[in-house]
Amino acid sequence: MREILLNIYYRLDRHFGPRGWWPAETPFEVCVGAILTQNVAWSNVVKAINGLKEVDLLSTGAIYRSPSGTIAPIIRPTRYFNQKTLKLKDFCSLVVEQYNDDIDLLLALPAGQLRKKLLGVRGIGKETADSIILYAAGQPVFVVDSYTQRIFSRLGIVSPDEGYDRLQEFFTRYLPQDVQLFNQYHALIDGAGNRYCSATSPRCGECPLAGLCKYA
DNA sequence: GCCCAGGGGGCTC
DNA sequence: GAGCCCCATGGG
Repeated sequence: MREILLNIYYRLDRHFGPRGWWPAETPFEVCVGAILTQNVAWSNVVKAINGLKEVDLLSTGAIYRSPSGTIAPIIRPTRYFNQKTLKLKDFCSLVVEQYNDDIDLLLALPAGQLRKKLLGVRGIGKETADSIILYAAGQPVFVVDSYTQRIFSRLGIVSPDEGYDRLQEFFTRYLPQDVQLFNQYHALIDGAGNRYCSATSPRCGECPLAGLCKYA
């Protein structure tokens, strides 16, 4: 199975090249992006993050102190902006109140402890927590998303109704625990999911995995 | 005008 | 623990 998963990785890697994830200037910006990208296209997140930068609100302290009425209009392009405003403020509260406003202290926790802390924040679920651990903290956890589920079930490798935890265990069991590998693999899955393996109108003819895929 | 995109929480049973 | 609703913009 390890060879199969690495074969898929190499096919995608040759096709897409280095994806350079996560596109962010700081670990905190990764965290903000991970929350704002929930159920929305990344292009909308860019607008919101740029908007926060323009008014100098892209910091834990600033978001912590700013009223929701200031934040919400700026992140409006990311949809669910009222809920996401609360999510950002709750995350920043954790950093400010429990880690002396030093996000590096939080991100330095061992992955298991960090995950529990993050999952305790309203609005941070498994995928968002694992994205933060991998892309902001630089610790090797495999990030699962809906594309992972769709692509690998269409490949016939996992069951279509496999849950998050079981999918994560699967990749963790068979792949080397390597931050760079996990980083690029998730980014490649996203690329394939976005461009070729959509739910409603897949473009299997152009997909680099078509030769391996029962669905194609 | 219609469809849907890198989720998560809360509720019900 | 599965199923369902809520949230509520922008681009194709």
